[in-house]
Amino acid sequence: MKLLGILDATPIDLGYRISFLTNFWREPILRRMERDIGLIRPELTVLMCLNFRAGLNARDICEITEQPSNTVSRAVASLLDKGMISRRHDQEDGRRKLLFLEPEGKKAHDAVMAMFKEAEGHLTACLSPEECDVLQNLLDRMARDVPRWQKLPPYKDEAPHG
Amino acid sequence: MKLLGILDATPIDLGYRISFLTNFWREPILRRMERDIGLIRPELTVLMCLNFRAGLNARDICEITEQPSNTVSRAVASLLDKGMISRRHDQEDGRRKLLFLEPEGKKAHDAVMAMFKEAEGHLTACLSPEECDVLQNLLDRMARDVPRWQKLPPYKDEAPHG
DNA sequence: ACCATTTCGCTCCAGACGGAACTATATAAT
DNA sequence: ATTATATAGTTCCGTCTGGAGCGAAATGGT
Repeated sequence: MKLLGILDATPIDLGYRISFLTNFWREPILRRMERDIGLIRPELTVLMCLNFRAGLNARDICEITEQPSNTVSRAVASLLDKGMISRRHDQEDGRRKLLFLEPEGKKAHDAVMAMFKEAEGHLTACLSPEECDVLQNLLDRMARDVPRWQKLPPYKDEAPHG
Repeated sequence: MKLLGILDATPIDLGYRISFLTNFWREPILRRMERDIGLIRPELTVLMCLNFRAGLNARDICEITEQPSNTVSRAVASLLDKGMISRRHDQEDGRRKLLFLEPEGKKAHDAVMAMFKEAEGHLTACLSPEECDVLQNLLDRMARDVPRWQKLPPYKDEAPHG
C-alpha cells in the first residue's frame, strides 16, 4: 500500500498532488546532494541566488527566498569556508557584504542542477511535449499569482481595518 | 526582487515551478498548524493515514509515507499523549500495535484540511474550471508514475547486474 | 525444542532549522 | 554634535529530524 491510495481520497485535489510530486521529486535529490556533495538545502539556495545574480548580499537572499536570516547567515558562512563563494564589503554601506559565486561553487551548483534535470526527465516522461507546454503555462501562471494571496487568510490573519 | 525572477532563468522549468508552489502553498500552512493547533508535520501525516484507513500500524504508515520509523514512532507517541489517536495490540501478531483515529484527532485533522482547502482556493483562483481539470489530469498521471522512476538514477544508483 | 533471522517499535545521538536577542553600522531628528 | 531609530549580519537556544542501533516478538530451519 502506498501514499498513492490517498490521492483518490483527499479533498485537496490539486494541492495534494503538487505537494506529493515535490516530496518524491525534490526531497530525495536534496538528501543525495547532502550525502554526495556535502551541501545542505540553504547552501544550494544561496548558490542558486548567486548564480542568478552576482553581488547580492545576505539580506537580498533572505527576501528572495523568504528564508530567515540566521539560516542564510549559516549557509553563507559554510560556503565561504568551503571556498564556493567569496565576499567583499560594500563601499557604499559598511554593513553590507556582497557575495559572489566562485568556480568551485558554480561547479557544485551545476552538478546539483544536472541531478534535478535528470530527475525532471522522469517526472515528465509520461507527458507529451504538448502536455508539458500546457502544464508549464498553468504552473507558471499559478507561481506568478502567489504574491497576490500570500497576505490573505489562512496565510495571514485579516488585516486590521483602515 | 523575489524568487519569481529565477523562474525565468532556471533550466528546471516544471520541477522548479512545482517545488516553488509547494514552498509557498504548503509550508506556511504547516507552520501555522504548528503554532495554532500544536501539530507538527509527521503528526498530521499520521492523522491523514488513519483518516484514510483505520487500524494501520506504525510500519504501514512508514511504508505509505516513506518516512523513517523513528519519525513515525515519535508522532504516534505524541498523538497518543494528546488523545488524538488510540492503540491496541494486534491479536495475530504481538509486535504490531494497531492505530485508530479518535474524535479529537479527527477534529484536528479536519481543521487542518480546511486550511489547506482554503489555501487551494487561492492557488487555483487564476485558472478556469476547465484549466483546473486539465491540470489535475496531468498532475494525477505524473503522481501515479512516480513509482516507475523511484528506483532509477539519480534517485538510486544503477542496480547491480543480474 | 533450539537457534538464527526477520520484523516491529523505540531510543540515542548528531545535525539542521527557526525565533529571538545581540552587535555593528547607517540614517534621521533635533 | 548627539541621540534615537532602522538595518545587516551573527549567535544563542530550543525543537525537529533522520541514521544507526537497540530490545521484544515472530518466523523459519534443523
